Amino acid sequence: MSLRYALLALLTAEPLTGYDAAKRFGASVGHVWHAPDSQIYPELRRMEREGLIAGEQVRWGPNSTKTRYSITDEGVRAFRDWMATPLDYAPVRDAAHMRAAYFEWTDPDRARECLQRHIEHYTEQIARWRATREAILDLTNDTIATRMRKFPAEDHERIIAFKAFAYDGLIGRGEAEIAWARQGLELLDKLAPAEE
Amino acid sequence: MSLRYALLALLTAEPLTGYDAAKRFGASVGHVWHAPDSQIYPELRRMEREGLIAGEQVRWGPNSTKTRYSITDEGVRAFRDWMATPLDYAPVRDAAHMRAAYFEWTDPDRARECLQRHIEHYTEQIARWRATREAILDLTNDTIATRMRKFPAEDHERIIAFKAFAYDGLIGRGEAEIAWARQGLELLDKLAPAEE
DNA sequence: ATATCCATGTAATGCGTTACATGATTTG
DNA sequence: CAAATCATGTAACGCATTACATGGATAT
Repeated sequence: MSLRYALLALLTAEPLTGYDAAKRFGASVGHVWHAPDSQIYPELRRMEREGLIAGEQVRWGPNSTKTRYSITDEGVRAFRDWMATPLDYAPVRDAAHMRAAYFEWTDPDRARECLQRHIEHYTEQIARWRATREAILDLTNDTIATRMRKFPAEDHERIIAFKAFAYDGLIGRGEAEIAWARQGLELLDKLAPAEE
Repeated sequence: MSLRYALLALLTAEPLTGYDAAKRFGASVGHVWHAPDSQIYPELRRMEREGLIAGEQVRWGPNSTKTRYSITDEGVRAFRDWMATPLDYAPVRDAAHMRAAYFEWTDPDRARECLQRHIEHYTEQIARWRATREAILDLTNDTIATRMRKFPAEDHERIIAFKAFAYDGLIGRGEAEIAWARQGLELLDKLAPAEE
């Protein structure tokens, strides 16, 4: 259900075609709510059917058109309603921690490898999150730049601060994951010192 | 697919009926990989069909039986194989951070409430994780106590250390979430000081 | 002209959630 | 004997993943 609200969030900045939405997604709200293109197109059509967004055909080349979706008043209302509704938390499903709990079932080197990959994974993610965070703060991110044009100057600070805050959370969590994995590497060294 | 390995992990400690597995689940591996009972029963049957576990009928009361599942050698092999396979990381899907990124679409009090609930949620989770962690360390947790009986004494330290380590990760992450939410509350105060 | 975007999907499958459903056994 | 627990599900639905599929437009 959240994909829908992620798309509404995106469309509060500007009207987009399915293709643009799918592309923008990856560089903005997709960082917190991933979805593949093949999920985005049908969801947009469903949202149109339900009146949350309106599609209009716009020319694309000489013989073709594409559909541009704009959020409707009803869509804005739905989005605000969702924003005001308490979240329910998805139950934990975390393969990395599950595996760590059973490291006795593999050899220490595999366990180390697993933790090293964990560190790499989050290091990469953090780099991406930091880059996006910076692009938001200096307005080189397209989505946020367009959004700013639509909202009065006195709102800009808050809008940007909230986006940066969200990325701070992702980064902080990523750092916690890395710290944990390092602790795990130490534990493995303590339990079975690397042989030479 | 991980539910399967979560169940195998559980059954490496001892044979269990579906009912017991479902109950044990919540107090152990379910902390890292949640699943409702209605998913566990059919998965156990599938795993039996595929030879990873073996079900035997055991008497239950005068007129009835129940099925007790034990892990097979093939099941142990499958579990070890999984343990040695690199994980792939599930894409982020995080409604709380998504919402925080769009706090300008609700009023500050709703935003505060959202963050406060975030703090409460993780505070509760952390309490649960800490309690389980303690129960593992002092062997009052049933699953771990039984597991210990099955493994030689020299393995006990590692086995327990890995379980505690996994919970440390959950706790650390939870603490990061709480720290983030507190930062958010401060941000909201800074942007729109509480009126009196 | 050819490669690369841009545009838009479908189909199959699997995983997960929710709600419902039932009966036997043990415990107090 | 009533309540709680043990035991085992089914059915419907929706969300997500993966792979496949196609054709027009634009840039070099």
